[in-house]
Amino acid sequence: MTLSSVIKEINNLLDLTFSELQYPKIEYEVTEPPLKEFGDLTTNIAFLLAKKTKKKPSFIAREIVEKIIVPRIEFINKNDVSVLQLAEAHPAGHINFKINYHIFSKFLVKLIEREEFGFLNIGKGKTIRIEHTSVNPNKPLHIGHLRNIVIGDTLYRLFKCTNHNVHVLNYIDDSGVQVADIIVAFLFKGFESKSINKNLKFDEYCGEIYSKINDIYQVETSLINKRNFIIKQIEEGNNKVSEFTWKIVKEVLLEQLKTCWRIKARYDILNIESQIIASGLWDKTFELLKQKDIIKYVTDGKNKNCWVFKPEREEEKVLVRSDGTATYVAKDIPYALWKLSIFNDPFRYVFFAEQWDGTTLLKTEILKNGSINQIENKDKIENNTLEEILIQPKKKIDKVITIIDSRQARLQNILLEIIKRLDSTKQEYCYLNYETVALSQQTVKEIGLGLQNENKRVIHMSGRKGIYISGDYILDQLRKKSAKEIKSRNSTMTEKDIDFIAEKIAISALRYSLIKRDRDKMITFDMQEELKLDGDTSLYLQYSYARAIRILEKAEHLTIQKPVNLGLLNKDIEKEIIKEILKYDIIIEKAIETLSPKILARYANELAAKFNVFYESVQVLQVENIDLKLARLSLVKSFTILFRGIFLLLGIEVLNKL
RNA sequence: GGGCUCAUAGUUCAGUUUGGAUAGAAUGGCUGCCUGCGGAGCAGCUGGUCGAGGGUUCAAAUCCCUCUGGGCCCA
Repeated sequence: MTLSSVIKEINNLLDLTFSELQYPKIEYEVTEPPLKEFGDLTTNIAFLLAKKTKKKPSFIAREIVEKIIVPRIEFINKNDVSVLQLAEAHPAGHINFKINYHIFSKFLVKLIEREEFGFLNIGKGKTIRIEHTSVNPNKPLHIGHLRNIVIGDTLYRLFKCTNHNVHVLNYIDDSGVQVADIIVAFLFKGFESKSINKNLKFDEYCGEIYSKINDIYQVETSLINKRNFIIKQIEEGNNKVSEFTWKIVKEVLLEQLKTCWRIKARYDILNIESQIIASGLWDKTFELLKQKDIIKYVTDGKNKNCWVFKPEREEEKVLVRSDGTATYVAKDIPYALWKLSIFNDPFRYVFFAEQWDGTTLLKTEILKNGSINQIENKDKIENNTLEEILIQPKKKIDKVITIIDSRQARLQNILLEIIKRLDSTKQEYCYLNYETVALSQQTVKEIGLGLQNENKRVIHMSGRKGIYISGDYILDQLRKKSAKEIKSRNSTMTEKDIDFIAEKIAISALRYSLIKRDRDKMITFDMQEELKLDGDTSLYLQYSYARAIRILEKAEHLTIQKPVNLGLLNKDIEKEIIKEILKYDIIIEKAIETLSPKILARYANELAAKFNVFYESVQVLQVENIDLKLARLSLVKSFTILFRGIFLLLGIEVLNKL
């Protein structure tokens, strides 16, 4: 029982309006009013009916309150007690409700008894595939990549906790231009294929080479031919170049994954591009596209001898060039169809790495003739959530979400059109765009990324030009800053403890800062701003939590048992917290429905702010009345229980002390 | 030239999907509050013609149109 059940109760009452007062049936809302003076909940039903019937909203509101709601509440109160205490028609036309907190607060008891916040069965076991990260394995992850990861991983967590079966995918483009670039550098320009500087991670080292080789291309244009040769070798496979490339890719990938794991992201499957190419999925896809008449062969004009697709609102797009090679857009189609599980699965899944949470990361490998789809090295694989899907290759996938930055929105829409025409089932395939992360002029100067155009306020990152700020660098800076602060506050804490806590603060701060913003808005990353750990940050949440935990610790001798009289919590701020806590299911539902994890971050901040008001203005441990003390302790406890759940969803680390 | 997207307080942003009551935070500036449950906090003041103009509506930051200015994609 939560706030949503109260809303349902109001809905039941209001629905009587249509039958008893002869109004047309409409969709209305029951929400929280903008100001607390207006009560706990409000509805817009009178406005909407006014529009239909040309009566005044105030008249309808009064009518509904007097004829429908008040008699019912009074009736219920005669026999039992209603969770609704009062309904009022505001002259403007709003109908406002007041909750009976004596009843409502009892809902908290369940939260406390369970010791964890409720498992919401929104997904009902539906299977969802989320692809995120998908960074070219030739450079370190920068802050823009981390935005992608944090959005994807938080969504994963949201789906996971609401009874969805989730597969997290990471697409590894091991046969594209970017990887080929560094292979050219190793094979033809004499760069060492390992980092000489021990402090330089291999992905960072490759990032430097990637930028250098791109400078070399400018003066040595013949190198482009060598790159094309490399790409061809990788696509063909089973040769020295492809073997060498995989060795490099694997090493870079493992370093990149260390950064992902550092911020507590996890994956289920690595989808390797060269294997998708070799799997023959493209040929099948090509046939299907021809068969369903989705693509057309052009016999004259500028696209002569090409296979093209005509999007609804755009010029036709080449999918297969006149030389028979597939374009970038075309290459993505077989992968999309694999995600939807349209074809028989051509892969088996082999162990790639063990992850921080004890789960196994698998990678695709092509099935050899006659072998069946299976997981290799099963004994190594613990906690595997994928087994079921892998031995049932045609299992239905209900939803596929790809997290991708908005520069690719155009291509995505073309792909989406193609997929919609290919797949007639009701599966959902969607792209989730987010705006890029750019660097502030100030930060570019500080990091010493070279002289930039002074007129530009923001500078876009570019791996090719060597202009980026790595995720690890930011985390390290955050950790240093936090460690310093902790030290100044705790003279007795050991270096080891300080470092442990500082790392957790750093991870949480970065995740929160990336997730709380709207996906549609570009982030101008500024290092100095990022290092500020006051105000609307994860630390504020962690700090509030630590305060609550301290209270509970000091009251440990008092076990919260038996019937606690939560009705004693009658201060305004106490009621507000109860309502805020019991709203959590509405928030999670909305976050999932709109694929907006930021809603959760905003909620957490709101709740923490309320707790801090409570903390400053209401005594808990000093209270003489034992019943009141227990009631308040219960409130504090339910706050901590809910917050642990929210922390888990947001990937914020739980710290009892900081 | 075509398309997508953003514009709200000095600054960074919520609120726009689904129109509703006095447009909210944070930060900055100014001012209070620690022998009390952790001051990385709390309270107060300051600060906004919601980019501009028009339209729809009883009601527009929110919906529609035009324009301006940033960012991106394509040509």
